[in-house]
Amino acid sequence: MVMGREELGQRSETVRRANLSAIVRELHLHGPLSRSELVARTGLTRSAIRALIGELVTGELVVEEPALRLGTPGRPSPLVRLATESTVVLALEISIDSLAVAILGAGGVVLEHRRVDRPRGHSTLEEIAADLVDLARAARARRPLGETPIGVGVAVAGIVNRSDGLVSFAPNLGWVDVPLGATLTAGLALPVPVGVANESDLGALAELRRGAARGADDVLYVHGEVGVGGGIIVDGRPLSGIAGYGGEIGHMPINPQGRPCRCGSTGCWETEVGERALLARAGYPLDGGRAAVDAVLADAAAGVPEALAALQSVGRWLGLGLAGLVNILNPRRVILGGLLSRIHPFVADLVEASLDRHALAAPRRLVSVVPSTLGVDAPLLGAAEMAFEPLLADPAAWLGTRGALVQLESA
Amino acid sequence: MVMGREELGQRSETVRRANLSAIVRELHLHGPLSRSELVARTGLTRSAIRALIGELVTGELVVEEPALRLGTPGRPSPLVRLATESTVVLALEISIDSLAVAILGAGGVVLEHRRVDRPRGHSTLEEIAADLVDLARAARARRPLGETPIGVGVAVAGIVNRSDGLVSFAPNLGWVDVPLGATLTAGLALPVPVGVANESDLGALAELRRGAARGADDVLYVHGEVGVGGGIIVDGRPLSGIAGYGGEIGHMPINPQGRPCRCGSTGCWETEVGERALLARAGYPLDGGRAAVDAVLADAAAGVPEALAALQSVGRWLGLGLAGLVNILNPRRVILGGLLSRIHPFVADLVEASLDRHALAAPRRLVSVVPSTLGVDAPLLGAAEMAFEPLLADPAAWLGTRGALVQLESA
DNA sequence: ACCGGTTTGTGATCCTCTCTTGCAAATGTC
DNA sequence: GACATTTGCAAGAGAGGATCACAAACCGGT
Repeated sequence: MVMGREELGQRSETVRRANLSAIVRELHLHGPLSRSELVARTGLTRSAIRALIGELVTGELVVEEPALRLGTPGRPSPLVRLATESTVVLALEISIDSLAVAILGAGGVVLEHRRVDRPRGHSTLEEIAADLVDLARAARARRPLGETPIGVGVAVAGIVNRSDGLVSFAPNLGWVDVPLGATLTAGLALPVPVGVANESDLGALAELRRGAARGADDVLYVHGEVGVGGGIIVDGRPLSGIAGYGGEIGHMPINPQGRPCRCGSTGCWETEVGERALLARAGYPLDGGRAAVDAVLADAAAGVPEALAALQSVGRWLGLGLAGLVNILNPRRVILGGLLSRIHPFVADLVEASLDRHALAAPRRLVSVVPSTLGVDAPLLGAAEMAFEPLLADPAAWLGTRGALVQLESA
Repeated sequence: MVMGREELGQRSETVRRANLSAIVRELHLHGPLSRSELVARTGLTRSAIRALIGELVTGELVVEEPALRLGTPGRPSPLVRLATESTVVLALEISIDSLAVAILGAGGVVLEHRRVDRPRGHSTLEEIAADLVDLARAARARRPLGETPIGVGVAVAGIVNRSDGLVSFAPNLGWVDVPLGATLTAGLALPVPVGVANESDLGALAELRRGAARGADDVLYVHGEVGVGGGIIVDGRPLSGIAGYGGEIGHMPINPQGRPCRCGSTGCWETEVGERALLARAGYPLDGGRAAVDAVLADAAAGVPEALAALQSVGRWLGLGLAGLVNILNPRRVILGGLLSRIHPFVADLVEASLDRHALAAPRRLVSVVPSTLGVDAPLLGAAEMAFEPLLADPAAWLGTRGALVQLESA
């Protein structure tokens, strides 16, 4: 994600880039807009918008369509739309239970999507990478010949260094210091950068742009399966930390009397609110996987006391940990994803009560806890958003290259 | 702190403002620079720098001085310096044991400074505000007649809403929902905004700009006295949260079997690493204050077992909590301030060992824990930095007004 | 003391980009 | 069908930085 500190010296060209970026970003986030709506949203003049749109149109990033009839007086304003079909990204996901691939067009339109189950347990980098490359090839085969994505985003259930795509630790896969980014770059053989990031960080990004966190600037996304990860949005920007390792809220110590964690520590949050904690308390085998979780939830819906008690325990620990995070981050919204979104209906009241008790009054009043709206695909969609980011940040850099690509194709 | 999202539409004027801001900010952070150094740092051309400096000089924000002899070949470049003596801010601090006032000139030069002891315990808003107003008046009396600060910053040991300066909760003072900002604005009767923020948040800002966190973009500042507060810097920007309540790390739950906290919750971090925890374990009265803390540290230096054991306990809990925060935030540096900087020599090894055990390997490798270099004055200096921020963000806005002020004075 | 090399300030001119302004085009309403 | 409203369009103005040629100030060596 190219979101570094802006260079100090600004030139007039900077203004043009920033304005192009603003237009493309608005179209990406809000869908097609009329020229006049763009004028209103950006604050630019009609003339400026006209010139900028013109440039984007000749650069084939954007198309203009006849205005739709609105029934309002005045001359109708043509609709500006991103060239969804010709500007695409490739998104990949390595989750605990599945692998997924998607191709999305500008504006966030899903053009291809496939998710395949994966047996739990350890896998080698080579196996996973080969499967992902196959999935990507198959997805691309269903698209027009010669289509090349402008970027690739990969979500992985593990701790990732964003700068080099090295997976430092992924207990679900049994990975330590595995060069996922480099391997996928070689395997995909695409002439574009491959960005790798943590699934929770990307889930947060997706929920921010397309899901339950829309419109909020300060967000905490909590993704729970066996492990618990977090994606933190501060002031509209992802908190990645110094190397992209930020957001590992599953490993904040919360119970010194607790169980050992896969990370080597003891009493981490995920040992109390992760899948294994739920299954253990409900009397199911720890490695029961999704089937066992489904059973617990079904039991709870049917009123089985053990299942309800297990959910209540998870709910209490969930609320306790969220209280701490709310105190630390003062977010507007907390989004529960993965397993946590499924148990949310059962534990919502407990969580709220726990926040009342354990969070400071001031930040507590301002926060709301809601389940994910994107569900299992949140990290995959976030990977796509990450891949779009360079385009959104500086569309001007793409105006030249696309012409070159078109020339190459026609030659 | 005016650091919101930039407006979408950019104009050419924006460029000029940004460039003026870059120059003033560089001068504020790095001290006087030659024109040619400014050219190198900003990437602007000599001509652009010349024009911008010229504008700042006529606006009396900056002065040019003859170049210093460097012994290097080439024409010497005149030194550009902020008009320290004529561009000042007023900084105030309400700490648990003291009140403080300072007047700082642009560039961070301390022109006036006074700290007075304050008896611990509850005080009314009126008492504190009156004392601060008196301190400010006395400090201003020692400055040239007619000098008016361009801003006022207030650091307070409590949870503050930044937008209105309402102190939501300050257990040290016995305050709940106290309108500190409005009262000080009225009491000081200055025609400039009064910004109020949490002392830890401001301590972090000061350490970032002038202290141990210099050069780091991701920082956690932990300020411990009776309470424990935190200031978080993400990507070079303070994490304030939706209303400025962020950073309350003292109230993250860490020990469900722990003691009740002043906030109403139980087992908060500050109940294990705050002053009372240290005193209780060392066998000193809980309300012994600074004298008792001094005694514990003296005992420890002399090898008294109880004191050493107390410090070790605090060190272990400190390391445990820091491990969680390192996992969440992935900072480059952790700065220990207040009481924690004093105990750091005694617990450094324990803290490092605790991080090794409880923090994830990847973020743990990248972080270093160091004591504050600004000491007790960090929050006060941070308040000054906050008051300078509008000037740094948009110096152009001051170029007009200063002329007006000068006219007023000469009339 | 002088001369060349180097670095920097200065001023004129050009280029880029947005804003302003006047006008034409397209729609709805009376 | 006249009128108001909204929008697109085109030309000119204004702002601001980049470029370039030249002068000024310093160093070092002869």
